[in-house]
Amino acid sequence: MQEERRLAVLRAIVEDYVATEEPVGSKSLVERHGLGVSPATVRNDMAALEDEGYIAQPHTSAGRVPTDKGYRLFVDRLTTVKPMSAAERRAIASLLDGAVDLDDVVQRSVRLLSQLTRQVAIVQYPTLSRSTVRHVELVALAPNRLLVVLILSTGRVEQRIVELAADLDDEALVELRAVIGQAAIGQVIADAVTALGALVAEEALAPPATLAVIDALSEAMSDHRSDERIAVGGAANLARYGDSFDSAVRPLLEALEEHVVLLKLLGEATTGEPITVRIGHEGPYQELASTSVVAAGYGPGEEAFARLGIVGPTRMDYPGSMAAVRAVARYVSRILDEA
Amino acid sequence: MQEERRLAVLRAIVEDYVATEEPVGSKSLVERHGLGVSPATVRNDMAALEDEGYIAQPHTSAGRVPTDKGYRLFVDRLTTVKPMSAAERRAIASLLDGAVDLDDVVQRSVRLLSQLTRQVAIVQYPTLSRSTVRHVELVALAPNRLLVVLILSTGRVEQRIVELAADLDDEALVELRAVIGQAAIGQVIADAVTALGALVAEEALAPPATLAVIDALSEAMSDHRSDERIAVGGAANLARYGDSFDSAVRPLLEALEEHVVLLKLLGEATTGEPITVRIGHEGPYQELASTSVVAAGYGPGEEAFARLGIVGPTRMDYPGSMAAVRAVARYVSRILDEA
DNA sequence: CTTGGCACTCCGGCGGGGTGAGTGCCAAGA
DNA sequence: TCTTGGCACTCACCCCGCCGGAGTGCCAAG
Repeated sequence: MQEERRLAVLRAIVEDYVATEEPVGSKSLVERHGLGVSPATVRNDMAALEDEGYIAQPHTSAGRVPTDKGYRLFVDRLTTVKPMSAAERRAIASLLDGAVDLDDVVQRSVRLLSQLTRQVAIVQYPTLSRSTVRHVELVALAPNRLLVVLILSTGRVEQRIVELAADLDDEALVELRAVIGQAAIGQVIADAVTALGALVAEEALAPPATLAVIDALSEAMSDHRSDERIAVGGAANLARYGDSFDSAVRPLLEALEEHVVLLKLLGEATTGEPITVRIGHEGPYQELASTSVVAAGYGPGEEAFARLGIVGPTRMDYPGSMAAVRAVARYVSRILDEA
Repeated sequence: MQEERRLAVLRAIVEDYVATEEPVGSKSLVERHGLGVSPATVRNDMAALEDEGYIAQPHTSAGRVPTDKGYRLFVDRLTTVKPMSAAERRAIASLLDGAVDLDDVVQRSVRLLSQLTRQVAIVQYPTLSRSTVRHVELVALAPNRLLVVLILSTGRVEQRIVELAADLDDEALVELRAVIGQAAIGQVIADAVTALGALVAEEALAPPATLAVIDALSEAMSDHRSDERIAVGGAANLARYGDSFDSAVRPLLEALEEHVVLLKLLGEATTGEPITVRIGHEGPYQELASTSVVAAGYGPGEEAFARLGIVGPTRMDYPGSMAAVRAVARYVSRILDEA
């Protein structure tokens, strides 16, 4: 009974604080939200909530502000992720459907996410490791120079230029292409790498020229850079923070350059929880203690190949952000399904 | 005589202001720089400089600050772009030499530039329009599905997936590849597009399946998105601005999202001036009136295919920035030459 | 043309009183 | 036992006036 009202008070505090960015007091609370009790009652509840650590006051005789623990309770128990409106879904669909290739999908997703949430958006490129080799193309740029193009099931294309020790004639090129294709196409990345390695071991290939090609391919496949590729957008939204420049904007700006940090923030791709929220100090970086992350995995089928999400101040619109992240993750997954 | 000293005073003011970020007064000027005259003399010079519009005071009884016009004079007549130190050049060379492909070159250049200048760096991807077609590859993903890969002389690779109305057998595919290659390879983009158009007109190709392929190729070649691709880095340096958040950081953050704006800031690629400096209001956007741009063209050979540069507050280290921009532009050009 | 002297201006920091939002506590009412 | 109105209290914040200091412009002398 009282317990229930207390939660209502917490919710009201969170909502008001997010909206106004100012500590919220008992009086304005009862005015704004139609809780049918007096300020004094609310004050008692607030004292209790403060004892339990859900809210805090910046200084005596100021209103209350949610703590990280308070936000946590809010998202865990007081939030229902409301579905996007039909109009919003149409907008998402139409924007993403226009994409021409994987790069474009990722770019558009970032823009979309940052616009929907008015926060900084992060989208990880689909991970290489689980995708399969769709095609390998060898193009002779010169007799001793080869362009190696690797096409993956996710639509990603990697290319490398290889300098050969000796010239390679057309015939040899055709054969090389066939042998490599035989070994790699259709395989999961990891298997393809071992299969190519085996080719070299068997000496099924004429060594001098081809070793370099296999090397380049293997390197392209296991290139860690690819796993770590990330698109970031909406940094302009940082300008809206206004206050809390030092506590939030500065460290976040620095983090945005460090893609490794961003990847860690997004967390690991799991099929479990559909959506992850990390609030303030819960994250691994204490410089980012006043920011939160809302992220979700995406990928074709049921698997989560990669992650996307947003970063913002702990004082953010969690229900809205969660809805947006979930919606975009779903649509991107669908598009990857079709491709 | 006096004229000379006045310029020395202006230079000193610019240097001090850039270093301290504070209006500079006559006394501290003579202390810091060894001009052999008294503060009073300097004051007279400053009054003259102010009359001519090179410096201004934020309010009475404050020190002087350079105006845009003052900075302009400074870079035009008082600056010699000092060459980078040998160590710096080695660092640049070693960082850029490790690049594996065009994308990587651009990414590394951005990071390098932002680190060298501690400003926001911008690198435009080499423009499509002047490059030539090196190779066209058609890959059958399914009987009615084709992956079209376009490889350009700059090392850029564009790919499109094409859905065909009718199935295409291997033989037809080989022929199609040959015909297209014949028409396009070695041509400048623009010529290739018209040549492909001619193919369609001549009906030299079996229509139904192949029209879509030609379309996709033409589209990929004239894709404006490619011309507008840009890499941005060093946004974290914005955090150092500290003051002047509203006047400089906010609009710049917003501009960073608008790649079209950034392109316009970089200016057009010309072979003339090796390096361009645009100071404050000289630029096309009045929101960016308190920022300056230092840019240069780069590209293989003598031609400037694209541009790169940095954006920062008008109060920036112009000689240093110009040196860094010039050095990076040169090294990138050299690398593109080799590729 | 340069220089020292001098009066003037005005930003910025400091201290003090008033205001108001908000609180905690208490005693009375449901 | 919970709710409610009343009441005294506490600070953050704002406004104001006061100063010190840096910097200036002007002038007369060298």
